[in-house]
Amino acid sequence: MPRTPMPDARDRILDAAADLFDRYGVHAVGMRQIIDELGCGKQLLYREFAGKDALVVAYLQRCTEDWDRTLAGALAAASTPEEQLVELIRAVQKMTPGTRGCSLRNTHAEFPDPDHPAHRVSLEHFKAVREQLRDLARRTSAPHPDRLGDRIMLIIDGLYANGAVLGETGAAAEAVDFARDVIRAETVPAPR
Amino acid sequence: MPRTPMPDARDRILDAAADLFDRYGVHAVGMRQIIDELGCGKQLLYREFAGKDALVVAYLQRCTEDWDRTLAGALAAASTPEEQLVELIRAVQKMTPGTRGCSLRNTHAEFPDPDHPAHRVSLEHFKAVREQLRDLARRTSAPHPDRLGDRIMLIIDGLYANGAVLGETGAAAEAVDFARDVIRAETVPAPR
DNA sequence: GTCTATACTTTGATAGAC
DNA sequence: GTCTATCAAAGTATAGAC
Repeated sequence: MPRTPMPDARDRILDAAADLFDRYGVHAVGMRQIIDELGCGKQLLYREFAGKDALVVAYLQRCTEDWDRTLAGALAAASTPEEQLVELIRAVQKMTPGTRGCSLRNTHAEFPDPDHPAHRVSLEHFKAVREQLRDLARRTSAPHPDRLGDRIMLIIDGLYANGAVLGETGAAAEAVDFARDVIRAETVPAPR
Repeated sequence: MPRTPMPDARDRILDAAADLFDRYGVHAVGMRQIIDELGCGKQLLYREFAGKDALVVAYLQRCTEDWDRTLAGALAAASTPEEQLVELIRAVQKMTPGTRGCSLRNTHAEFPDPDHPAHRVSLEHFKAVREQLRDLARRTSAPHPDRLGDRIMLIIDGLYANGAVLGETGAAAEAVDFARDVIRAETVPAPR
């Protein structure tokens, strides 16, 4: 084994950890497993992360960044806020099948203790998402944008759960049409 | 004092196990913990259940029975299928805050191996729920009942997830109104 | 000095024996 | 119920390769 200088050790560790956490859950994955997957030494991991809790928190932060990228992608994929909401649903729908659902939601459920940092980080994420969706809904012509934002959030939460369990042939199949109908019903048609 | 045969031993064990599994998750709870909670001997547990897997399967079956009772309660609480769907949403909404979400969904995520009995039992449950909701939707005047059933399922899945994380002040707050609007939009108004 | 690899400690898991 | 066997977890320490 040649000695590899690794400036990106942290990222490589997080790559391996995230993959295993996503597939099996945090509690089901041991540090040993992550190290074996990496092919690196134990010391390196414990030098980058104080312990498993720190690793989990970093994993969750990475997940929130992934979400922010998904949101940004949806914003870039359409020009009107109505279509941007639809694009967001489409993006979530595309990535749920074959997964265990939302990583943040699953990890939140794995750490029910409200004092645990993993619980707090994921909770803050979901509060932030709710605000993001309400903000986006406020840019539509909806007379009750908060209501629209909340309804979209409910669809997204349902999409993660349903798509993971039942796959692309489940109830999640037509979530995009569902969201479109909801947005149409909640917004004022543009004058022409 | 004659030793009572305790015919309800199985139920008492399941009571204790279900409470702990619901609060902390299956992987996070040890057999020892369940035994301590029961205050009874270990051999009793292992006489009723072959091992933890068997206990988890029984727990999931109990959860599906709980769901069937919830559904039956909703059917009994209203006279039209449209209102019965709304009652179902209301029932789910009432029980999600303060929990870790849907027990079946959470346990499903804890056992990603498709060959594991816990995975199979929960998967069958969700397939059955989809059919139950479609069946109920077929009794409404909806021209596309399968679509209505699937949309209701998406709302229910979202409700479990969102209500557990954000509580009764989250996006789940007005799920009942949401469902009512969806049902109204999907059904043909009754002639009068 | 930086990395890998292994040995070790403590703790807690399932499960069986008595 | 207690006691024990077996195993794996988190984390620490250390030995050795470059």
